[in-house]
Amino acid sequence: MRIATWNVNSVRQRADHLAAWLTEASPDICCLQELKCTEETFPRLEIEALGYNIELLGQKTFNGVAILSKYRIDHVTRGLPGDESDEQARFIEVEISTAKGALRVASIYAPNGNPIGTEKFPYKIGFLDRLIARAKTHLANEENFVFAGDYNIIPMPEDAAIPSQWVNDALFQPESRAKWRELLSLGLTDAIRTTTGDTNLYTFWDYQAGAWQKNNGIRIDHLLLSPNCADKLISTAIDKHVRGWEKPSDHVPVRIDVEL
DNA sequence: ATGGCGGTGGAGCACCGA
Repeated sequence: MRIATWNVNSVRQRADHLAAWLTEASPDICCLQELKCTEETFPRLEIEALGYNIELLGQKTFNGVAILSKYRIDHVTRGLPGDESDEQARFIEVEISTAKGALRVASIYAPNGNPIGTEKFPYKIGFLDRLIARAKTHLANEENFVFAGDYNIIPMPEDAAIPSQWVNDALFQPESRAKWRELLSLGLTDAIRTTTGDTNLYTFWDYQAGAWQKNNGIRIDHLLLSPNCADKLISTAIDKHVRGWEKPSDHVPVRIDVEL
């Protein structure tokens, strides 16, 4: 089974890219972030025509997450539990049935958190705490799960081309990175890091200042695997070439193959 | 780099992202 995540930065602007990439990579499950649209304006027909079932949590203008699945979707959780006042569309989780049992997949768009010193940063940390709580629940239930998405965390200095550029940024704050380590300490596996020793692996390049041309990127889109899923991991890939397409998203797809 | 680009809403330019 192939599972992917991609922050598309407006699914309507990126509908053609999405269709082209789904056709070439053919993921069984694809998590999308930053839809920047509601259910009503989501390009549902084009994606359904490629053989996908779709569940999404939309929002006008900002955020928005979706999961596309070639498998039937048995159950959906919209919104990350733990804060009734959170109205931002940043989390959706589905349950599907595979030949080897049930699998949960979440599409996550963690808050950016900038600028530090505003309410945005504690919102980011609070969101990550709620994500940790959900992972704990799933682990206690011995669920197979994949938490995929834009975490807005640069885990380590080697995950940035120029780490010094990020020291005052929410993505690279010690508190943000500590939440990442907390997720790993629960027993989750960073799919990319566990399958390669390469360090110049990035998933985001800013639109500004020629970041793409200089390969000045950061790795912030991640797939975290439960222990039972990590045991079945076969391979991983970052589809970097998509960043070179005409009018691209600033993020590229990341994908894994698991024996499920 | 104090935000250089790109998307949204809505018809200016403010707000957001990372």
